[in-house]
Amino acid sequence: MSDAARPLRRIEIRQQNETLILQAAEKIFAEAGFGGATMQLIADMAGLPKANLHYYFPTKEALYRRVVQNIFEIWLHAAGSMDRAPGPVEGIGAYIDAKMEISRRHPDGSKVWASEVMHGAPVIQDYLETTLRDWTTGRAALIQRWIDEGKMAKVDPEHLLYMLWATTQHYADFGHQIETLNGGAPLTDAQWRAAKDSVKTMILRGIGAI
Amino acid sequence: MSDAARPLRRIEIRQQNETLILQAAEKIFAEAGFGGATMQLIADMAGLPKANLHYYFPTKEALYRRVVQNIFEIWLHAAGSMDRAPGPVEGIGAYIDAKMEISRRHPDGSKVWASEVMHGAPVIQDYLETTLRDWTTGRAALIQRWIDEGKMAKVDPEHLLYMLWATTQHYADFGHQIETLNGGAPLTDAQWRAAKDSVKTMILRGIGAI
DNA sequence: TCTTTTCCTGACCGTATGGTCAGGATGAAG
DNA sequence: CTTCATCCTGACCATACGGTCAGGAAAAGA
Repeated sequence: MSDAARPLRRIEIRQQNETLILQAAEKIFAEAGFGGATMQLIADMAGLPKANLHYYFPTKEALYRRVVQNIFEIWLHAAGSMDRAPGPVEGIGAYIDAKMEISRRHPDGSKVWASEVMHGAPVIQDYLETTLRDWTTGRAALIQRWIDEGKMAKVDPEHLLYMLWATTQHYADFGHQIETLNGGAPLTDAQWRAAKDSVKTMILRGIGAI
Repeated sequence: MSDAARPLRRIEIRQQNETLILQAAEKIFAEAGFGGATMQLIADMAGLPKANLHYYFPTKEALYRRVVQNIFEIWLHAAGSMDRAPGPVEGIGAYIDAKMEISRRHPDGSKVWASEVMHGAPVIQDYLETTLRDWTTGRAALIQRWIDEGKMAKVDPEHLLYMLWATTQHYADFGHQIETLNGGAPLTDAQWRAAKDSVKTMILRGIGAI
């Protein structure tokens, strides 16, 4: 009980509250969209007064921007799983694993990202044009190398990447639809494993890697 | 010129204005989301005074509901292309063609649909539980039949359907991202053909149909 | 022509929202 | 203990939004 009563240090306070706000914001933005989300809703979910949100984040846009940036970073981090692989089976397999795991662990983040892109990427357009474009070019070259080495069938690398993004993110973005078709229940551990296996098998066979 | 000046009949007026409003609404809802869209924006895009919108559609929700229903009907209509096919190559091939065409011709509708589902389907939950579930069950059975007949590999029919939806709709919902990665230009006719071919080839090979 | 029905719209209203601010509370520094 | 910087928040404000309504315009019907 001494631990709960101990006064927080400045840096702890700041970090704790920012995290609290960002988590609440991610959820509310995912559920209601940018326009439908209100600072009051986010404040209530974070358990803080609304004015306190404006102390840490000057505007709703600034808060939203931070949420989107956080997601993009998670996304980028997982993107590394494709490198350091001898071939498509390991590389693309690991990438599918990583992205499916994100869909499961951060469905709200995925939805905010999808929403942002669908609305024309008003906030992260510069990221799309720099970081994402560079990443895509690099991985397309990697896939092309695998094709040249005869490790997989001749496919268009960019469309393969789109298929990877679409298929894996679908389990987060359309999770509600999947849940409804699953009898209203969220996927169980076993079902998630089956989903991952299905996606991996179909895609790896689809690109002639197995 | 007599045609333009001819006074419109009642029914014509009603139909013309409803269409005008629904088209504008689809675009605005797709661009801004339900919460971000305003009746004023829709009215401006339709070229009508705001009060006129409320004459035809009592509330913003009612208008939105009609937009979503329209999309669902287009979607259902295309869904028939999978039937009347002797096997997966023709059936799933035709379905991919149809869905890619919808992504190209009705990207706004696709976005509104995606947004609706992402936010928990507040408006079309009943459709998901009835029409969509029935449709899914039926097509899953069809796919299972093809598997039993040895026309394709043993895959989970539901996850195959998810992959079909995800991959084809991605070209509409994430069209802005694709456009950005395409150097800022929309896909050309040839690029759309290449996309369709890539998707069809990868999926049909992925399910062992070719 | 006269009446009825439908269509149209400027002006208006109550509410909710993003954002502000003054002043108090609390931890850090000396 | 005193001073300072940071943290906190209830009350407030201007704006924008969804929706209403009275009354005029125009088509349909008789």
